[in-house]
Amino acid sequence: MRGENLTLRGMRNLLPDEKAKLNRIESEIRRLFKIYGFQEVETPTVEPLELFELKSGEEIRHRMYRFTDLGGREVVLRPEVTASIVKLVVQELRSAPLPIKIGYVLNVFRYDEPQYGRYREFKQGGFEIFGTKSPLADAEILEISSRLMEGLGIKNYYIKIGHEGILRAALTNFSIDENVQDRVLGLIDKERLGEAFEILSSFRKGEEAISIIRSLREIKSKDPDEAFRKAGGVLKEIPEAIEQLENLKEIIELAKASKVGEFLVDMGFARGLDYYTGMIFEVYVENLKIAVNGGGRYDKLAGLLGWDVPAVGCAPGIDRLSLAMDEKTVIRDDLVCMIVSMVKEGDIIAAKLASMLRAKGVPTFVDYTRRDVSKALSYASKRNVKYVALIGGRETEAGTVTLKNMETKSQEELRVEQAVEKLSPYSLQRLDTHI
RNA sequence: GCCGCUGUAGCGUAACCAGGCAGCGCGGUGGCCUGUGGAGCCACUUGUCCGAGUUCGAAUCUCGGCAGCGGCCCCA
Repeated sequence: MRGENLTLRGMRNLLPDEKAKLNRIESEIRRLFKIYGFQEVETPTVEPLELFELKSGEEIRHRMYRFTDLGGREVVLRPEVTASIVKLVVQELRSAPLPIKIGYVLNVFRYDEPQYGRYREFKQGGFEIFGTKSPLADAEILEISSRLMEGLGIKNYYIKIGHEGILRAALTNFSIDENVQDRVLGLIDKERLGEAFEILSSFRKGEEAISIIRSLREIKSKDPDEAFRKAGGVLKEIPEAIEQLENLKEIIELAKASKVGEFLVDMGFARGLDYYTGMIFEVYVENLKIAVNGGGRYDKLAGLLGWDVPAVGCAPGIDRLSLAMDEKTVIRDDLVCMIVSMVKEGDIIAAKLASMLRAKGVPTFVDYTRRDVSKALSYASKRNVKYVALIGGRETEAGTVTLKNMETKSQEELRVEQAVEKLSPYSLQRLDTHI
């Protein structure tokens, strides 16, 4: 048994540099939880199969990690988090004051073929707002998505936005029921228009529906006003669809007022999850062909689980944001001080100094090896240590330490208390107050 | 699920096309050099992804598997 096949396909070991970057993204998401009033929760990794059979969509359903547990239950590793969050809200938060704002940062599992930016286990953040149909909530989700990109230093992003309510209202107008809508919208999402239209054409008013869908699909614009003008023309005979169109227009106006970044309005846009009922969006970065964040409004999902409460939310992909992010924006958590005791008698001073520095919150590392000074310095250099405290025979007698600045290569002999004083500005607590 | 490219020490690579002793760099460990040579020197460390085939002989050619990367589909 050697190491080679012990990591499963699509799974990853996250090494220190990559993990630091992911942590940076997670803290940005958690910062937004606080700023926007979301409360973070955690749901089970393993869930009953039924939970995702409800409305997750065919695509996700057959890519689930699914098995029978020892108790004979059909279970899955969660392929997405929204259904679990809805279950949590419905089961546990019925008496909470509305709106309920819930956040999470959790791993999910999908048995896809691994490729660029796609793994079988990955991590999503999430923002979900329950209990309001107000377009202000939709706009807030877009605003958060925008602030997240900016907070991570990602500049060239745009938000592809559409509205399942418009498409559904149009289909409903031609007497096409909801199950068929799910299938047709799923096919449209996959660009399998032939199959979608074939299904529609078996309905009495199918040809009219196809013609409307065709026209809507052609409306794609970075100028929202233009998109609305065209869509208004296409849908003028269908008041219910116009109503949905107005909703999207209002959301975008509110989002613009909150300085949300560039939009690409796409009237034919549909998403693979069946539960969306209104505004839907995905966030893209120039030069990166995959979505880094996606979400939308799902007003009927909670109802299926027993509490009819509207909702809107989004799920940024932590790993994909990492791909879009500049390495330089990550602050490496380097060691501040390495203590090298060169003689046994120095160990007492080393232990004392280490303890005092750590009590101040200064990241400190004691070299246990009693190796050559030059080897110790070499190690310190590779670990990006800022200061090395050397304690040899001289220092032990004088009760001092030699503190060497690794960047400037200068050094000075200080009493232990002075050394602690000098390094205390590097305290982690202090750094936190600056962030 | 389908398609393409790739697989040589812990990592990065050479030799592969045109079959003939697997080499180099980095790292790691130990040692030497009187406490700062963040170095150097010496030694050690470790490999042709797995399996079959062709051949006197395979890292090299063929087939299959697995894996990595990427593409389709879909998404985060």
